[in-house]
Amino acid sequence: MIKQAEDEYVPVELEKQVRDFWTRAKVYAKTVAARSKAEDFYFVDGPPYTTGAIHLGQVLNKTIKDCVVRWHRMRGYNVRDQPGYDMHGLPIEVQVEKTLGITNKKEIEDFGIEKFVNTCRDFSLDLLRKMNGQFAELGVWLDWDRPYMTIRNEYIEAAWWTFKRAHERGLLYEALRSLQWCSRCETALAEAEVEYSDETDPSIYVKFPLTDRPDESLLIWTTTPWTLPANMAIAVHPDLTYAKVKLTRGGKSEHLWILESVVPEVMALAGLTAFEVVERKAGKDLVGLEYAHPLAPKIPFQASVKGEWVHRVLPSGFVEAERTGLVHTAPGHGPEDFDLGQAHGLTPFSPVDERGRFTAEAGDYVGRQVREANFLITDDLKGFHALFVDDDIVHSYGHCWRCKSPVIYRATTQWFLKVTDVKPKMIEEIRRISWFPDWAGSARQLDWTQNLRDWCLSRQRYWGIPLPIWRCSSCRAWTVLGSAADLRRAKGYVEGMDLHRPWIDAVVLPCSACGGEMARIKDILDVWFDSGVASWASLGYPAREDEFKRWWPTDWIVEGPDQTRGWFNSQLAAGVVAFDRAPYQAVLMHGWVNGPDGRQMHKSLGNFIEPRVVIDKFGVDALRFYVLAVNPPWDDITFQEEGVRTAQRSLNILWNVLRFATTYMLLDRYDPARDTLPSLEGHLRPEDRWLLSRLEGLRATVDREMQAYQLHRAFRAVESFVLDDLSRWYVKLVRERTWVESSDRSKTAAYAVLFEALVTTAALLAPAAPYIAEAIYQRLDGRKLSVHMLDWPAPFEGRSAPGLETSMAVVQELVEVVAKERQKGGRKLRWPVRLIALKGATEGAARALTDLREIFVQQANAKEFVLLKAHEEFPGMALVLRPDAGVIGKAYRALLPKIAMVLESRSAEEIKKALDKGEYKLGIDGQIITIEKSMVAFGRKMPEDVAIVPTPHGELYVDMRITPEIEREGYAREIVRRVQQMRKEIKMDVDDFVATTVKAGRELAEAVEAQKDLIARETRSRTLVLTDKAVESEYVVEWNDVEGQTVTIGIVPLHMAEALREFTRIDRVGPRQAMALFDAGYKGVAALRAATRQELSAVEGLAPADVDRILAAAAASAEAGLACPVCEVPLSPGTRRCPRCGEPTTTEATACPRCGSAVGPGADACAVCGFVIAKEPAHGPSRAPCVACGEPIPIGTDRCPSCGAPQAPEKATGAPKVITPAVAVELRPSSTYLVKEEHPEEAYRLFVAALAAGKKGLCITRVYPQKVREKYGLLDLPVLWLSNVGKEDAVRPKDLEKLSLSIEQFLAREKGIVLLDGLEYLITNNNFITVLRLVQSIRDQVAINAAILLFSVNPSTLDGHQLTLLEREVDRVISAGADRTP
RNA sequence: GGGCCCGUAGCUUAGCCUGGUUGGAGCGCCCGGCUGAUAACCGGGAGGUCGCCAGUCCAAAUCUGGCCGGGCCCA
Repeated sequence: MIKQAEDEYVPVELEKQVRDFWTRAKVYAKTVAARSKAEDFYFVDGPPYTTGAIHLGQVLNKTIKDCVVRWHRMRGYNVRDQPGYDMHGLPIEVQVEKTLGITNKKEIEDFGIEKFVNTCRDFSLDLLRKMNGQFAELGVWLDWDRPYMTIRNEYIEAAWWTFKRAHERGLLYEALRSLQWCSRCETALAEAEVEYSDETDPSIYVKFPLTDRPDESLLIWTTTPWTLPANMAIAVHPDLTYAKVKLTRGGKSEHLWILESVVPEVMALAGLTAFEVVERKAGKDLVGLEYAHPLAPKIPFQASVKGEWVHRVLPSGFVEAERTGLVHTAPGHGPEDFDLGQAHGLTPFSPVDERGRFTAEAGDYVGRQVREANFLITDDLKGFHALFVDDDIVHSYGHCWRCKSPVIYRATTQWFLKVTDVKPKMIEEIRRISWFPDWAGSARQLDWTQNLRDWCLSRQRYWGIPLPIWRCSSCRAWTVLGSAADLRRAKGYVEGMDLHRPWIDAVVLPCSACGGEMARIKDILDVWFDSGVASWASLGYPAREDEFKRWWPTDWIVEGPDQTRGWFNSQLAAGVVAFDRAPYQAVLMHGWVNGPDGRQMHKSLGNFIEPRVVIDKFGVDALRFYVLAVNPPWDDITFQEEGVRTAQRSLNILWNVLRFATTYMLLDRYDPARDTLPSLEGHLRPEDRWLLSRLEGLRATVDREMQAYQLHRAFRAVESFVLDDLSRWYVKLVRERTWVESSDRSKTAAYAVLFEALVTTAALLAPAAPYIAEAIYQRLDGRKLSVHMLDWPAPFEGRSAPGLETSMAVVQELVEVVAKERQKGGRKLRWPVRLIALKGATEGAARALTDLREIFVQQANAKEFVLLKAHEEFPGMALVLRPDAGVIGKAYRALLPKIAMVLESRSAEEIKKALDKGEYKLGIDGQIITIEKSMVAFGRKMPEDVAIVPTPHGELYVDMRITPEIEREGYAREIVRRVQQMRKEIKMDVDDFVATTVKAGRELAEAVEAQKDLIARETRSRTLVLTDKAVESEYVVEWNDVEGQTVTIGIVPLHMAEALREFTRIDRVGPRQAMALFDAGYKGVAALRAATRQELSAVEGLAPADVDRILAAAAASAEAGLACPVCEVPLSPGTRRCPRCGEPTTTEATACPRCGSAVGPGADACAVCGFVIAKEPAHGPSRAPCVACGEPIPIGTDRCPSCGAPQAPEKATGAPKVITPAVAVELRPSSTYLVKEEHPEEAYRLFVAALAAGKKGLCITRVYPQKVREKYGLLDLPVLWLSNVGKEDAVRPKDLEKLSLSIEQFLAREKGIVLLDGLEYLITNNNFITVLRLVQSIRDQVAINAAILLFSVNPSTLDGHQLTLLEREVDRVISAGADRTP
């Protein structure tokens, strides 16, 4: 069932309409249900963290997900599409803390953990709701009503179960380790939670004096002076060579030990030139040397600590040959230091508390924040003469992933997962899985995994999955629980209780070892563990085994590159721990969406783009299409708004094709169910077969690319099919066919092809741009409830025609060559060329031009085309005549020069024709001269207007000489074009008729006379009158640009279309009968109802049988058809439930004012005729609804072009009232004035007067601003200067947007008066329509803001037609001179 | 320092795997055309050291090595 496509693609409105339809008809649920019996496909949404607002990266993420999920559905899979949210963890806690004004854990405990956790839950749920809405708006079809949430008990139990699995496999242990710690969040952090960014830190070189050797010191380097209080040893590489450097400063000398290779570098840093290497030793020979801790006087611990290796030089293979080659070792503040310390029995001294402050063990530094203490320590070192170099360094330093505080290393006791044990299996799994692109796995994920250490799972926080470990308070035995069921016998457990802290903390287990009481240890799980279990936790495993068996493992996941260390990793580890395999089969890794400058988007960088803003401008489809097509999915996108605009433009072209198709299909009542392609097989023309072949290729391409997740290639292919094949070629080729009046199988075949192409395109586009795809499908087919329920277009080899495609490509290339030659030769396409020839064509080209000759001739607009053999002459060669001086001279003597001149100036063809019959006569000096055959010779030469172009297909001749016939046709087409434009300007229906009057000069008039039929047919003129008097018509335009001549055209719309359409809807009433009825005075079916049989029988050309049918149909039409209020499909009367969407129908329907069909409540447009039923006029104030039929018509039209009703004077602003300035003009607020004057004097006078009366003014002019200010004594006057000079206050004539914006800002702010002097200049430099549009928009702003606008225009610089259009847009026209009136 | 990705016109990019006519598009710019899908659209033109340097080869944007620049991740 074809429906008219709206005449403009307005994405935001269209998408709303589609979204409403999806909601009303419950399309998503039905689409899912339709595949419920199909093969399962398990997709898991990588849970985004609940932050509340989505960014463009998530737009890309969810778009890819949605695209692939929709595609799989169309391919016939039952896709599990549950979205999920990561809701635990620090991000929420940090946000809640900020909201509550809390800064540390003590304050949380004071506030109450219960209240705190409850707030976290509310927070995360609220954010989830917000994000759900935003994702849904992107057209993402996931199961938004049932997302998995990491905070549910079921989910927590799945995590517990997994944790217990780890325990059972012996992969869990508790240990003291030096770990990254956030002192703001007061918790340990895992590797994946540390973000690196640049930080400025001290870079100091410190001397550690050797105890047994006076004047000798070890020199170390550090960027963390605060770790020096915990220094326990110094490491050297045993195999590197160290040097003792002797320095002399201020008369004193000392010795420093450093790596030999860095001596010059380090000495330079200290600014020393006087130094000398006095001794060299291998690192291993330094081992065991003892030093005195330089800060020992400040730190009692350091003064008293004892041990075999304390304050001694240690060997370590990890020491690198850089800086000083001696490494300060603090086992309490670094993982490598810790390991080294363990090996040598050093205490991991870590005198820093949870909040990053020195403890009492740090002696004098107690209570200081460690990073703040850096300066103090440096100063102290200086005081002890231990500071060698004091410098700064900018380096990348770890920060807490959420609160961004710099992390520190602290030695604490934590729970670990022994990843190192399962690492080989993880690597094996990475190799087994399919990665897109391949390197995401084979290189990136592998690299990450190879470098993994054991995973610290415990966190000292509140909002997360509690660690299911209970420990006995007396015997220290501990146990791990795998489910809530294990708690049944515990004290304080209540069935169904919330498993979060603090409630779970109160649950106490009896100790099976000693009978004491076991309490849960207070830690919670790292949130990455939450995400790791998603693939089975979201299935409800282990509680629901059947679901797990049915779906697991995941078929496909997609996330960004950050998930290499995040979700890809956590799932892999958890999966291997729990099931000895990765939980996913295939992974697509997508890229980042960066800002327009190529850098990551940051609010602080000013390159942040809100998805909302882009969507409001271009719509969801354009944004989705852009992110999918601009790059391969795995490349980073440099986001360019321009790209989205271009995507929208492409979709708009697709929409235009749809509009073209539906317009004519509706006029011809094309029924796709009846007129199918197979039934029209015999009527297909070459171009039809060509398009079907291209379509076939497209299907294959899209399918192939989608399979490889080359989404960009898939959708680029769709785009180029739409633009190049469908719009730029096929539509051009079939235009003439669709314009055929009568019913014609070939025309119907074109419709069937268009239908096939558009429906297929909609299906192929559906995964990427779901809204427009749906809209297209609904307007064309709609046999299924939704385009998303269609099966993925299957390849249909039978339609492939490679030979034809090759031939068509030849034709396209040659048409292009001809067009190029036309351009060079200054021949418009509208003017036919006389002859085109292809000489020495290749075999392929000859075949192409034989098979597709008509297409070539038509598209090249040639009168004739010939193929020439390589040796054949171009037939358009001009005949040239050479007078034979000898023969002529003999006969006419002295007259010879004159005769020769005359002969050469005349047409050689004419002379030859005459001579062939006998002789040719001419008169010279009163004598009749007879020319005989013997007096002249004829030759041939290439005429000037013939272009010769070598092409790969042969030599192409384009004969652009103008013959009288071509001239007549060219002129006729010029007239046709202008009538068409006029019809359009007054918004006539395409199928309506006009009465046309033309006044033209002799030459043009002759052409019109000769081509009268053509003109009348093309313009649907029932009458075409040539006149030499003034043209009086409803709409008259004087055109003075017709090849330098002037033509006046008048048209009168006959307003027949509506009635003819209604009449021909009656069975067996054709255009002829319909016309007869109209001529007899019946203007619609309503009028027929009132007619008697007798009256109708009197209508000429109607048979009695016709009369019967007409009467019956008129009577039946009173009962308008019903449409389903939900999915808008037409219903037969009495239907209680819609057969298409299955929703109950309601009776509350209104009748469409145009076609009378029922329109459901809430529907914006009539389902049958497409008539827009909007509360406000759908278009800007340049159009207003007709008083009778409601059709939006141009303001100023005095009769409605649709229904013909005259418009009431107050409605129709009509012809603007013309005021002559003899009387004082009073400028009214909210009004726009056009001042017609030779020089802009009156306009300035009015403007200045308004300023004098207290109005604020803005002057826009071509005149140099200072001149204007001086002339009128308005030195403060704001002036916008229209100029090509690039100055700040100058507006370039092409910067209309900038100009418009400036004016709008002024109007909104000041509500004053604007003078625009220089419209002509804007028009010269722009497309007129663009300027007109600007005028309209400013005028509307004026109206809204109660401001005033003056345009000063010199009428003689515009053509009359432009002036008329301008005049229509204003409230009043002020005519300053008596030169012209509209 | 290590791993990976990227570098092609003013901007966004295709082509690179599998070497082979003259390196394609889109946007922007300049010039033209079209006129019942047209406030739309179409064409033409200008614009390229294919990051740089070597190597392999008859032949390199493409393969190899090195370097430079940008990004991500890790140290």
